[in-house]
Amino acid sequence: MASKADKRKAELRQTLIEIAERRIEAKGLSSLRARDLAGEAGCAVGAIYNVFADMNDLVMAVNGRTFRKIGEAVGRSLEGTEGQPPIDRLIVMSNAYLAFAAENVLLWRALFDIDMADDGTAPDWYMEELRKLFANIAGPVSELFSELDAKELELMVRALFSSVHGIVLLGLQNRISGVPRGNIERMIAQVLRRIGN
Amino acid sequence: MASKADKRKAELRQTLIEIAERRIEAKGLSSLRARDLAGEAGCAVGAIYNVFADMNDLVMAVNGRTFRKIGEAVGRSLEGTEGQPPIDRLIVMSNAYLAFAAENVLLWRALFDIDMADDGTAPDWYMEELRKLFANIAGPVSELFSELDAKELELMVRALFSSVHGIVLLGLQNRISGVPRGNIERMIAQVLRRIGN
DNA sequence: TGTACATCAGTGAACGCGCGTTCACTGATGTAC
DNA sequence: TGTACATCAGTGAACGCGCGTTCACTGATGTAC
Repeated sequence: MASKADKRKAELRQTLIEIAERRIEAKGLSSLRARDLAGEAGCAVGAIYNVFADMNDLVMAVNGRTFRKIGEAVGRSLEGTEGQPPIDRLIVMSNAYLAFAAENVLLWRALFDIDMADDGTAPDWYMEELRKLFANIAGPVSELFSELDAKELELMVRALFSSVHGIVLLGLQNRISGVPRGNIERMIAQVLRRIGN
Repeated sequence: MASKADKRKAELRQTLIEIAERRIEAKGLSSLRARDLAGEAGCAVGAIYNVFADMNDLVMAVNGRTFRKIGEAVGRSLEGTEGQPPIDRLIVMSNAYLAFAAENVLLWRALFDIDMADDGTAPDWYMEELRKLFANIAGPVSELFSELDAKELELMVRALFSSVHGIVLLGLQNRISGVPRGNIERMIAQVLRRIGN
């Protein structure tokens, strides 16, 4: 193994991901350019293709990272809430999700913009991260709705995630129903509290 | 007024909107091409620019139409439900929204794809149609939550719309949480029923 | 340790092409007198 | 009704340019002997 070369290669890969991440968050996915990226990384455009199959591949790497960060943020938000009622824990998680989305709007949007674009199945890491996220939610939800069977519980998990996602999505959108962040939190709480009785 | 010319112009405008609509629904917004459009309409590419400022303008016209259709479909779904409990009426409306989205996925997505694109304020018709849609929801919601004041009621209306939108959005997405349509309906009902007690 | 050779990261100019938009021109329709 | 003129919808070839991707080449790093 060419260890020195390999190391450089891995470093470049990492650098490119980080720069792309910063640029996406600053200007949005649609403004990401191979040339800009290479310029900032101090390498040639062609070098990108030594490390990634194409730009899409690079964006997927950024998205994977973002997804992981969301999972971590949501997981972290639950620390120290073990004793609390499940509904409160759901609200805490939702607010962590909102917080991440609000503080990284463009990065968060890139997550969905790319998936829209290529039609096919989601990559493995995507499904895996989603599974983890749902697993986090499943705990409190099953406590809350002990009367539901596994199948219905799964639907409920998805339904709740989708609802919160929808509130965050439209809440953070300036045009359709853009709303101050405090109001978004209140909407989430309103809905979840009612659902959890 | 050059009545004959004006009529032709108006006709072309209408034709183009209809063809664009069909093409968007068939292939998605991102596959819409000025040349294809002109080809199918039997006019020159340049003619498009006689009738619309640019392609974006044309797509906005299609979106306006779509938005109106959604409003109509939702409104129509309420016919004959006057006596029913408010929660049932909310579910009926939500299912009408789901039905439209499911039967016109790409058209429905175009609604949001374009808005993402241009950053600025939404056009007037957009806000107006949204207002109408919310007004439809506001009726049952205020019956259901008579204890809330106007401000909180408005938030609740938005929250409920956003939740249903989120469930439909992720439900219709093949990758993230694509789910058979019956399940989407069940998720909506599950959530709304719980909220409405 | 030294020499010859192989590999492959890295280069960046050039390719290619998709596609919205323009613009000089034509001809039909309408108006003035 | 007829003639001259103006308007403007309609034409489509050509422009322009943005931008991802390629590819022939270079040179550093590593391996074989």
